[in-house]
Amino acid sequence: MAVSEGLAIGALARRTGLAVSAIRYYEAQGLIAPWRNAGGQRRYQRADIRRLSFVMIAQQFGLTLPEIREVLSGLPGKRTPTPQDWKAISVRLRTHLDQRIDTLKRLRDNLDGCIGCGCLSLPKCKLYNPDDRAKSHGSGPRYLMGDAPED
Amino acid sequence: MAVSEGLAIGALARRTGLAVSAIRYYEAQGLIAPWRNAGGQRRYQRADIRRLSFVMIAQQFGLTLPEIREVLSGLPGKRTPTPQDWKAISVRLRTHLDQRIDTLKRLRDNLDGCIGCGCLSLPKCKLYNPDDRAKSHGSGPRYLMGDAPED
DNA sequence: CCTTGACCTAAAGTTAGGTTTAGAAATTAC
DNA sequence: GTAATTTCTAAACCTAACTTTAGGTCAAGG
Repeated sequence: MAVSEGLAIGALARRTGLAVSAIRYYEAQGLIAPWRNAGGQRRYQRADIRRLSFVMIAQQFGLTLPEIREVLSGLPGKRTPTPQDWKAISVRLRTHLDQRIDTLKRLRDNLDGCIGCGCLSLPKCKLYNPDDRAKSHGSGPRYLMGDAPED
Repeated sequence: MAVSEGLAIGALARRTGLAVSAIRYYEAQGLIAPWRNAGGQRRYQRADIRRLSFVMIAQQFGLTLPEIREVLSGLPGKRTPTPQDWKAISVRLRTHLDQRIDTLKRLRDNLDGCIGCGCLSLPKCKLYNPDDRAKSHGSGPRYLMGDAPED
């Protein structure tokens, strides 16, 4: 097997620790774009190991796959990404992470404020601030606190 | 309508901002336990407004429903929870939150270390530490980094 | 009394992020 | 040259956290 033929999906899976099915799924989500060999099988560049590694790291940071795709769009399309390229998107990732940490800290501060006041069900409690409501995990609409009457 | 008859599910929904279907779902998950009136309809205590509010707040903090049920088990079963009771479980919630913040901070530090070194795909990179891999959102096994060869 | 709105249950649908399965074709190993 | 691996596609299945739907019952107002 010649060096320049690229990696088969199984090899990429072994190199990244991902399941083969996950790699195919990521392709369907637009996170990675292999080419096909004569027999129709997927072939990957060595740089794709790094790419998928980045995906895994970004997931730990809580980014969704669409968000990761967005961040990855900062990479050069044609040429193999350089360390500089990776550094640039790592910085973008750090921005996401910083925001997440700030949000959680703000929630913590609000909680601290509420521990003493026992206002848990009052609309005025900062914990009900819709801005803080993470459109977190799970689907479907999450209803926000309406204008509840007294109590 | 007499004061002591309790709240109907629609009233509770309006007071909390939750959907009626969500409240029923929480009951199925053991997060709240209404009684039934003569006609078989659910009736809630006023303290349940606070209880559901707590559920919503805990969700913002990233707790799963089973985790929230666990935290809520710290509340007295029979008597109406006092501000002290709420304070106690708020402290438990804060512990969860602190852990999450610490984990994210640790990830951020690792990222900072990696931005410079460009090691993104190296097994030695701290970002691959399995301990840091949040068993995050989404189901099914997440394969961890195996012992990948060089590169 | 009767209509309208709120409520009931059970089951199916939804989204994210994948995995599993089934049957067929390509590769690799011997 | 054949057997054993891999890979292929498409579709179904999985979990969490809900919503929607369907068909029927309860409660409140006039």
